[in-house]
Amino acid sequence: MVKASRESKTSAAQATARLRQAGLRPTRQRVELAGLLFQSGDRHVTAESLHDEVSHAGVKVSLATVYNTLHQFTEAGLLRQVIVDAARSYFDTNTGDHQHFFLEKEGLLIDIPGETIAVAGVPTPPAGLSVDRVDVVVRVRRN
Amino acid sequence: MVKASRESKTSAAQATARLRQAGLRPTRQRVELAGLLFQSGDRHVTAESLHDEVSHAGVKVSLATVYNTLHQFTEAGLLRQVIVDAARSYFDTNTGDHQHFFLEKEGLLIDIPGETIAVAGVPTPPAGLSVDRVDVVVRVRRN
DNA sequence: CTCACACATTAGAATTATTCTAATGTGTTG
DNA sequence: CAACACATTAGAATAATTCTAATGTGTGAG
Ligand SMILES: [Mn+2]
Ligand SMILES: [Mn+2]
Ligand SMILES: [Zn+2]
Ligand SMILES: [Zn+2]
Repeated sequence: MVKASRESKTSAAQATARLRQAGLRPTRQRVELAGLLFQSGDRHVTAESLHDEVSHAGVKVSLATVYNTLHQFTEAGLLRQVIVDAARSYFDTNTGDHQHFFLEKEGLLIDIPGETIAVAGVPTPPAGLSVDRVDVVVRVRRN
Repeated sequence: MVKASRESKTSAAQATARLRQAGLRPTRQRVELAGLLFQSGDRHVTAESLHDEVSHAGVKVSLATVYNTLHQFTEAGLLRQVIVDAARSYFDTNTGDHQHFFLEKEGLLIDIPGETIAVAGVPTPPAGLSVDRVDVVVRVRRN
């Protein structure tokens, strides 16, 4: 009891601190979403999956707010957007340098740690352009 | 005159041959679209850009047919879909192994030949999965 | 060469993810 | 405890894409 309550206080407190550091007001909705996103390890969510999750947890947050929040968190550097599917946008709690396996059929993203894959030979971009990032997506399928 | 007419005959004939080989009926619309797509070198198009192009060339093809055709060509292995933008699907006439620069702001894709970039250290996928392809996108921006 | 018919095209409606609008609510600061 | 800037929300709007169901056409059999 003591431990559980200390843990959930810590989670909300951590979320609140993280939001303040990012210059975002710790509203009920943002604290709830940040709690779900950053409590456990690295996660990959879509707006809908996160909305379902927060709803099933009994918390009332509109889908518009989930979209707003995901984009605000992304701008604040707390999340990163991953583009692997033409139909859905994924958001990743792991903002560090890393790559992904993507299982298209099931919409599943799996992290590949940043040091694992080496990309050599990236050419100098055409004049006037500079490299922003290099994304590697390993598309996989069930055997 | 002779040369021009021979060239355009050749282009239509080539398109027709290519379509037959792929098991697709060479309809007026498919021949026109194949002509635009495969006549010149490697190209990256969206459904809308191709529809605009074919329309401005004075040919009447519906947007639905452009979508149908792009997907049929892709299934037939004449095109390959490139996923780099959450908002639009790109189709690539270069179906060989190669990678891309992507200029998000302008929706511009630039080929990087297949031998240029080396990706090392791709881990074995989780059990039950096998690698379908490895995509590298070099996201660039204007200086 | 013609006809039948499987296949293709099309307009417009439908779908789906996402964004916008504009009204209402709330965290923060003094 | 205001005041107000910022946030949330329902529902409408948007935009890419797909679907529907009616019409057109390429082609192989005869
Ligand atoms: Mn998005
Ligand atoms: Mn869409
Ligand atoms: Zn990740
Ligand atoms: Zn290409």
